[in-house]
Amino acid sequence: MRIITRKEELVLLISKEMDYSTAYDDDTSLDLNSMPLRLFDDTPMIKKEVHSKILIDFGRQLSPKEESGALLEELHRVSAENKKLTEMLTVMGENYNALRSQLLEYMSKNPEKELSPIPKKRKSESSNNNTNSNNVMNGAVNGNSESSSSDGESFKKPREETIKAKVSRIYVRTQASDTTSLVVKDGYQWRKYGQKVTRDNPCPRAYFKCSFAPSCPVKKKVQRSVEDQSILVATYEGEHNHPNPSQIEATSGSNHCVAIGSVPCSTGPTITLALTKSKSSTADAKSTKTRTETPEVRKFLVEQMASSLTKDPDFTKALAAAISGRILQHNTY
DNA sequence: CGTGTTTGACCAGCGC
DNA sequence: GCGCTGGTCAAACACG
Repeated sequence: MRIITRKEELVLLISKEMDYSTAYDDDTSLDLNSMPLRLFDDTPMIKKEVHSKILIDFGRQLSPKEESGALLEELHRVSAENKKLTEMLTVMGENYNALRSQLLEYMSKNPEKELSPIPKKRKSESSNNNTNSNNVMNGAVNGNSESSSSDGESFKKPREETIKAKVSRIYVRTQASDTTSLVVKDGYQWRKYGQKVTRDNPCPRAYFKCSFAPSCPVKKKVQRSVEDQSILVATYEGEHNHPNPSQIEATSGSNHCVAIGSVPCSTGPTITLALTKSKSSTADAKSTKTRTETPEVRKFLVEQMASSLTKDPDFTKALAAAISGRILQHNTY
């Protein structure tokens, strides 16, 4: 039995990490579109830990035996964690599938019912309600769900705008205690221009216009659900003629379309974040001006980019070539 | 003082 | 035509 060299250990560790990445992506087939709550805190930490371990170990001189022992231990630990996480993700995936099938079953049984009943008196609205029934609760934004189903709208000039205006509805769960705020933080800037108590719902409905661009025609209505007042129902009308303000800052260079609960995001998958979480739900309307780009969002974006890189075969090859080059170079000394 | 929110008044569509 | 309802306007107000 020969002693594994320091560099070989490093290659093993890195390849193990690659395995981890692919296991993370392949074994679970989790759809980002439908899994709004990413685990920000769990998985990246382990990667970080491994990286830091490598860096720290490089910093000091160890005897070969000591080194290989420590690295083997590390290797075992990482593979154990890898296994554990894979199992967790499998379980989560199963739970998710179960929930989704339950939801679909419910929707098929109650095609007429909605979480938040829409007044059926108005012709233009009532005829379109059913197309919204596949919207998902709890902030799982169906960003451009209605884009194909010429969802009508009860604007003043019915027919022309009925075809043009895109309407999408999202459901956002807020803190149960916070039943007064009608703020849905989606990264855009909104100006409230009216509030009205409607007939079917004792909770007032708030009317917002997009104030980021003066010419932006998008309007938003926010009202609490009758059945569950911790759920905000936000209805978006129209399309933004400008990018998401938070998206400009957050995703320059990324080809992932990270729309934080925004309405139309036609170029790719919509990744949805929990819009109101913990204390943030108490933020007033002014807080929508200060971008919803939290450290978690930044971290998530970095993870996405890192994941894209590790999945890129060219990048992997280049990395392998660089490492083997370094090893060969080192061995010639 | 500028900006955003609140709130009562007004308007238009719809059903009877 | 009338009343009800949802949507919008704009003056008043609050806040930094």
